[in-house]
Amino acid sequence: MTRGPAKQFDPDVALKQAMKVFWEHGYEAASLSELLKTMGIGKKSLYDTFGNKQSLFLKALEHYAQTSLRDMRTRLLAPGSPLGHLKQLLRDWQVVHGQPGSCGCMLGTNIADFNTEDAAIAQVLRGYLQQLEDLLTQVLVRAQAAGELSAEANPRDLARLLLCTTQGVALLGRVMEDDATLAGAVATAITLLEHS
Amino acid sequence: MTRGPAKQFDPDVALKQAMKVFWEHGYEAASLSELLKTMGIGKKSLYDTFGNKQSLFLKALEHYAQTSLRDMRTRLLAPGSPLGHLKQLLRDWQVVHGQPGSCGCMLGTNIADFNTEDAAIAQVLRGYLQQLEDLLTQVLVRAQAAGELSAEANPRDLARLLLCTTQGVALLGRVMEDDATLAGAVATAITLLEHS
DNA sequence: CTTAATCTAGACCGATTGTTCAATGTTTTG
DNA sequence: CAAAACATTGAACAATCGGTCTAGATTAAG
Repeated sequence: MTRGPAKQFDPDVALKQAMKVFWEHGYEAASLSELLKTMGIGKKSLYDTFGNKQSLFLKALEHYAQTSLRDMRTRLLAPGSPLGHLKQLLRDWQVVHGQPGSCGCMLGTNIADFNTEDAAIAQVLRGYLQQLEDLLTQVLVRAQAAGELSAEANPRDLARLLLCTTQGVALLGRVMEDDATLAGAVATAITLLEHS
Repeated sequence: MTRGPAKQFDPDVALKQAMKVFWEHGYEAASLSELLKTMGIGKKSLYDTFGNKQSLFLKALEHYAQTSLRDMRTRLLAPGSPLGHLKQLLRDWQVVHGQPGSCGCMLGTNIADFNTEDAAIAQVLRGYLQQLEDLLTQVLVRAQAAGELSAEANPRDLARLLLCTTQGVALLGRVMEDDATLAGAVATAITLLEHS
């Protein structure tokens, strides 16, 4: 059926490497040369396999978002206390993004590049953020049903606050050198959650 | 003393125009050609007056940060209810960054470009964010002294939460098309403040 | 073995990046 | 007026950008 030699590289591995570069530098600042160096492939291979830079970015973004969302979904919707899962996720989020060399959230990092310029990519980013908001809402609804949250609380709006806060935490983690700011913010958010 | 003709442009006006471009596109994506077009001056004039692109950016960033901080300080430390001022600022912040075409906060927008690459600029960004955190802390201390905040509340950590949340709101405002997410987040933050 | 298909490496493309510089003009001082 | 000191314009710089294409190597099918 197919003739000729097989690829000398694993496209999935190369895509993950590309994701790292886009994650660290953002779309615009991620140059072809650095992508190629990190992915360990030649230019022709990249264009034959992934199209062009933008479609490579979209594939990398999709991989990042779906992996992240799946992991979060698994953790947050696991058996046990919904609020407990959420609190642990927030704590871990702070630890990860408080480390030196943290790259933030790939969604947030790339928002700046695509507000007006490329509507298609903005649409994709928006979709993933929406899924994250929905997931957080779902967990808070469960927590409310379990009596861990007061009946007056608004799960949807609370989720929106958490969405904005976590994005802010990830963003500031890129530039803050000590993690006191992030730690304080997340600790306070958790405390407020416990009293809602 | 000085000989020769005066500048045919106002450096302050040109700087404000440059600030707009950096604000909208971020440092990397702001090209010289667009800067020149928006500023309405020639290349030589830019380099003679502002040095190079990076020092122009630093001047624009300084102008943005000091103007913003001064305005916020004026509003938040005005006579009257500290908590009331803060709540109004949050509401206005949401309205501004929820509008279509919003550029977010210039500090947050440019964080992605300078985490590892240019330590000097990261330092400047960090400094301004710290000043903002300090200002928010100061207001919350006043609110606590005025009995508008419970004695158990931690003004510093509460300010850190607000810092992260507002940065997240400004960031998401760049990509969200309806303002329901931002409005919900800010409304919830205000409600939580009232019960702290 | 021949042949067709697919791979990789790297030269090459025009466009654009940030930056510099020479040429020219303009205004103010002596 | 003459000349020094400023300004402006626009050409040209090397480097890099994303993207294309040719040349040669390698492999599988017939």
